[in-house]
Amino acid sequence: MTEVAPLDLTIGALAERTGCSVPTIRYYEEIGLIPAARRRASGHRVYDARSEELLTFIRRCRDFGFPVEQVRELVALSKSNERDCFETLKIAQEHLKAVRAKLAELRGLEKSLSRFAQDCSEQCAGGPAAKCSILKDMAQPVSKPGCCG
Amino acid sequence: MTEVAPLDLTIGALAERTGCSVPTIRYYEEIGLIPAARRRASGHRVYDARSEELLTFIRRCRDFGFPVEQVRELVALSKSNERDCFETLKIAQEHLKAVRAKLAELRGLEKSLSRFAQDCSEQCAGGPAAKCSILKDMAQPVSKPGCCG
DNA sequence: TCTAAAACCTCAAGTGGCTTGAGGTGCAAG
DNA sequence: CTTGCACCTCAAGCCACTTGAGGTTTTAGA
Repeated sequence: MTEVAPLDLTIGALAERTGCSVPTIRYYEEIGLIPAARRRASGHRVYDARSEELLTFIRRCRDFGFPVEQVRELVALSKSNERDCFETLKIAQEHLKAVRAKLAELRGLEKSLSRFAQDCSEQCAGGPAAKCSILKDMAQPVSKPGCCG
Repeated sequence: MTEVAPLDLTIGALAERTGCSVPTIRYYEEIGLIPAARRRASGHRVYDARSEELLTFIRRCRDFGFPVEQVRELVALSKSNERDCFETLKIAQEHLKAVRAKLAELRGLEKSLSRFAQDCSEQCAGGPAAKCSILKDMAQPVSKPGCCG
């Protein structure tokens, strides 16, 4: 039902429309994330509306932080009539789990680092670097996320 | 005043004591983050208590997420009599800023992804993958951190 | 004393997801 | 016709290591 106009895009135009850089598009072709583009006689790549749709989808997935291999899976799922949505959900949940793990880690770091900066400002600001409280604070092992953060 | 026992450590023993892997220690030597180790006649590296102290410090800095170039600076500062603690603070604050930026980004992702998973479970669980709400949700551009998260 | 396993050595390549650079060709406007 | 931009390929660089190949040394046990 979607009317596909006979649109011809250069790689530069495609890049502009999708927010991917030109080398990134070539890279995606190289790793087989997008199909090899049709070429002009000169060798220049030509794209169409379909390419734009696919690449925009890929771009969004990457923006949401999905690693390329998961994007590959999501692209395959979006084209499949056979496979079901539990697979999509599984990929999303896997990624969500990774994001949450990273979040927990960063929250711990944020807490430690802001305390370090505080300590230094209050106790030793301007003194000799070798005696800075930050260096002493860091001599303690990093506390595991979840224990107190 | 700290008594330095004439301790001889192999690279393996040093790795165990500091939590760095053996190749990582060699890598740090290669990039000049730690000084080149003394060698036995056989070519095997030998370390002492000083090496352990330095490498432990480096390990901690890495655990706190400082990039290697900043660790290099922190090591230099910890050995300097001339430089002052504002420099240490500046490095810590720079890193803290980066951590907070990443945190903001991840919080946004967490919010979006958990909503996507929710939507799918409620609306389309088990249906054809190509019609999964997650794929539709992702067709929307990612919202910038800070706007609503 | 011998031997077999473990630990060490160097050098090279691989990881992820691109970016950057060199060196060359095609194309559209003035 | 020329200027300047966009395109092409191939290779290397980024970060912070990890992994692997292929070889030497050390160490523990029989």
